[in-house]
Amino acid sequence: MSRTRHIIIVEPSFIIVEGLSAVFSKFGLKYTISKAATLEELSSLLIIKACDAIVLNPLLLQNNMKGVQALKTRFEDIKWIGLVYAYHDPSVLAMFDTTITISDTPESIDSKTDKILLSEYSADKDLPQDILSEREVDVLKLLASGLANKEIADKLNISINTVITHRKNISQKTGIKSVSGLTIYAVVQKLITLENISG
Amino acid sequence: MSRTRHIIIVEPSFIIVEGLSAVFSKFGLKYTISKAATLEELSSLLIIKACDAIVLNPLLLQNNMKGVQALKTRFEDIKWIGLVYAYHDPSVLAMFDTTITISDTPESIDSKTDKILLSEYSADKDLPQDILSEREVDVLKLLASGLANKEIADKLNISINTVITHRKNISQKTGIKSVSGLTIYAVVQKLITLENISG
DNA sequence: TTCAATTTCATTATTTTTAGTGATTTTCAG
DNA sequence: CTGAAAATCACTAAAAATAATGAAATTGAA
Repeated sequence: MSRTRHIIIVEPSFIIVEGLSAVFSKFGLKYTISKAATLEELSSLLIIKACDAIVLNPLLLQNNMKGVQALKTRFEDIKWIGLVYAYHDPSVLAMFDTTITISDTPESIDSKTDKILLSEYSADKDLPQDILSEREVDVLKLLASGLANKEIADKLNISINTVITHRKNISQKTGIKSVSGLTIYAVVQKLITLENISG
Repeated sequence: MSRTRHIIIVEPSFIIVEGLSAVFSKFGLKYTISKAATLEELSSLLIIKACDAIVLNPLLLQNNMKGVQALKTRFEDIKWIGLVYAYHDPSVLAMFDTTITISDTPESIDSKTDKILLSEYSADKDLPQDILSEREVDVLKLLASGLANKEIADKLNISINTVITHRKNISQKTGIKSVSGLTIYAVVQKLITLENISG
């Protein structure tokens, strides 16, 4: 088990900061996050607390390449991750150890971060064996989304009989017969997103 | 004190979704959020739950302008908010009631959202705010736990007709008709925990 | 006490779902 | 190529759920 990594996110957009923060939070104690909106704030943060990596919007480099170079020299162990959501000159991106984009999945962000932090790559790839076939998952998703058999059939362009057959197989494989049970199953298996109400 | 507004965020980027979600969460009970990554998911969500506004990345419109127009017609009271972080053709942006960008502050996002939600009559329809009665909650809990109407009736020592009546009222109050939608509602409202579900 | 909401139950007609049994076509790894 | 799994569709009978109305008894706050 590797230690917790401390990461500083430097990005002016509140949305991006919170979103990226949420991404790292998904991985439990693996990461702790600090936030900064400007390079000045970053400098202040670095004085009071060490960190393993800095996620930085390259836009912030525009007028202060020198200052950043100084920081890089001073904290040579810190990894720099570019956070791109627009075009950036390759020469600018070259200064980063890796880049992540806003379209990256949490897993890909975690994996990229892992890689540059040289931490041991999680070997346990015991991915949950998908009991259900692809088509069965299609049906289950729509079912858990509130559609009736007929609607599912229309959406998937198959006959209602086929939908019923799939549902029979789904129930048999999962051992769950009720719609509510299957809905929860879909949520737990992350087949559908149930993210409501902050709590 | 106005009622809670339900907003659906439709955006493929996990980061953006989480970030924007965090923005709305800042305002406590003012907003509740659902998330969708694609237009398909949006359609499914709209079936099981009403909403006040949809925040949508215009990029998702590229290949499905028609589908969105259909949704707009079908749910004419829903406000559409463009979520822009790149250039978009003005003709595309024209279909939105307002737009927000990732550089907006939480306050500005709240203010923009407020503005369009208050525009025109926001004649309270029978959206989610009606609270369920005690007995209705009893029924909902058992329903979301996988029991059929008959089983619920037995468990509560009432006739199946009464259960059906309760369910009609529940659906009317929540605006949710499908069992899966009600199940998710029950989970979100913390009426049941995931362990309660049986087959 | 009064009135509204809640809880209870019923009937009828329709629609949807489930159960059981088969069967044909596709797909894909060995 | 072959066989197994997957995906497709059909038919029937029974069970369950929904829709539309109506209404009596209970409860609780004004």
